[in-house]
Amino acid sequence: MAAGVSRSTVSRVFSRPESISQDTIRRVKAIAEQIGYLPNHTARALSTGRHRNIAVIVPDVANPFFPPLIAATQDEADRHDYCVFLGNSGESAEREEKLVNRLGGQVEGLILVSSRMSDQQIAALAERRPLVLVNRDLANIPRVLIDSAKGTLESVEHLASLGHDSVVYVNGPGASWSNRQRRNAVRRAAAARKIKMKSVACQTPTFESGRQVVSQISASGARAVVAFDDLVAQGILAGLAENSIKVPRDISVVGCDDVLGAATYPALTTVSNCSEEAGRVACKLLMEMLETNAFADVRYVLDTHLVFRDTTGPAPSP
Amino acid sequence: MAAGVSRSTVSRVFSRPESISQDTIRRVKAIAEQIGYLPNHTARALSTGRHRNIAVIVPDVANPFFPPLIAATQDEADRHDYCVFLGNSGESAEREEKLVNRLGGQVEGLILVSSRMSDQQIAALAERRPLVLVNRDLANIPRVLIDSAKGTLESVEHLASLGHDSVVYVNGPGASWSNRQRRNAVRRAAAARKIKMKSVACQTPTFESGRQVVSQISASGARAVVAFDDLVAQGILAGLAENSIKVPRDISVVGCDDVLGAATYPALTTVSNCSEEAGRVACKLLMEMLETNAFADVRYVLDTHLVFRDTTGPAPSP
DNA sequence: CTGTTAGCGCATTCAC
DNA sequence: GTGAATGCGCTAACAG
Repeated sequence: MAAGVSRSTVSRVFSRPESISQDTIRRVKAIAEQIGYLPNHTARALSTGRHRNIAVIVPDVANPFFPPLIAATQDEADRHDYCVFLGNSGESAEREEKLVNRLGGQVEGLILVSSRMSDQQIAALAERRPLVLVNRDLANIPRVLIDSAKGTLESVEHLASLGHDSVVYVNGPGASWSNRQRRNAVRRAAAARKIKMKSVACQTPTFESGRQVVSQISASGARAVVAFDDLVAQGILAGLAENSIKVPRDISVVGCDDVLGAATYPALTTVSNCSEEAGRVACKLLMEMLETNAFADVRYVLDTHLVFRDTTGPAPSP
Repeated sequence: MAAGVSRSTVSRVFSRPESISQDTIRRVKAIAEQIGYLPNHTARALSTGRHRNIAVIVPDVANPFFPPLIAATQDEADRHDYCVFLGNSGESAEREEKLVNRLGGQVEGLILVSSRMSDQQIAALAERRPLVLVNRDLANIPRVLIDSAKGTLESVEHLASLGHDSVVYVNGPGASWSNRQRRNAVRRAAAARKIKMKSVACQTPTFESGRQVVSQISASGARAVVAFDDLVAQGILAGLAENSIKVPRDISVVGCDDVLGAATYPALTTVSNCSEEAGRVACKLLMEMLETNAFADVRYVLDTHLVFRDTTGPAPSP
């Protein structure tokens, strides 16, 4: 062409330079630079079937649990020269499926974080293309799990050792694996320590939901509450403050995910998170799958622990 | 083909159904469903040159200012059946440019949020493809600006009215338009109220940077500080607390962006933000550009105001 | 090492 | 309204 070479040579210069003489490479690259030639990504993808794109789908970008995870997958993908689509399902399985379909055609693999889709939907998806799950435990699909059970267990034991004889668990989304895991952990720990456990619902894991659930908590007469996550816990703290209920004097509160740092008042006792590491590991797994074409059944578990701060205290005398 | 029709007919059914008889449409769609046929996005993009993808590039996904903005652009893009790539530049102009290049080939437009690239780089980019800027004021390029100047002005006036006669501004990133805007606002307001103004540097807008800048603040003898953003302010609060300096008794602190709500202690006085609206507007502008092929020179300004909370108080007597 | 040929899956002329 | 032919820009298999 312009450089006195054929298309294929140009193509090879940009895709498999090792099979081309140094001299031609230089010549072609020089001309390319000069006329501003850039390989067309779309045409290449059509021809090879490889896009070097992945998609990360989360329930709510604005939930502080996810951004570090997203940033970590981004970094990791970048390192492998992959681009990443972001999908925000808004906690809806329906929107999540729509996103997966829309995105499916232009990605080589997907990372589903805290997916709200059904096991069947996910399994079907995994048949079609490389898939890594975060915080969703499905056999035969590579998954990264943040084991908040351990930290949650510790929090109940901590409360028990402070003299509490009952605890309320404030649920997160019903379809959430993390929520089931945490609720079960509370249940088990409560049973082991022979303390009572109640559980109240709370639609979406937000500050506002937490604030609104306070009336139910007060009504239950509970003196210790374990919240689905920090956002809910923060809302609960606010609601409690509005009702002049002092924490931890009148009631103890534990969150989960440690996304707020020590920024609440009182500083929230919570369960550590490792969303960043989860994102990195998930992306690494996916990259490996794409490079080796192997579909290993990995189940990668990340541990958590209780972070002591100032919202838990001795059970008030009755 | 399978439905007893040609490729072209199938193609038309999915792209320009108005030129096809109702009957064939039904037949083709039925068969398509049955054999799980889906138009290949890549081939279509190659043929038409349209991807229905956009890219949003931010300096730091994990900075709580951006997620609501990202979510809003997502929503808006979704509504128009566009997919969105997310780019995380890590506050680096170099990485940002790399992302733009990598992404450039598969998107129809870009949204650059708080871009760290030079005016020249951005202008060159805007020549090549539809581009919308957020928090960057470049003539002839559609842009959405959050006018934190107004709120920042109010915060200095608020401090002055509390009797403060000097203020320290803690800078954000040097390349940041928002930082220049805020610093200038502080300077102007300080001059107008005839109070002294100093300014200290702070590499990246993070909690840690804020904590570390406290020694400089103390050394300056200041009794009022306006921080680049809430994260920095939060770090400052932490650093102050470590040094047993009471807020607002000994020193007043104002943040910017209101990303922490009332979650700090004491609750942070700050400047309201509208990142969500900014994201939505930016995406709408971009969608309009893509649909009409017109490159209007819009300069959309969103206003801010001071949010009074508990970190500002009367100037201590000397 | 490099040129030639064919085809990725679709949209788009142009006929019918 | 519908079918046949051509090209989007690139990679892959096959020659030389």
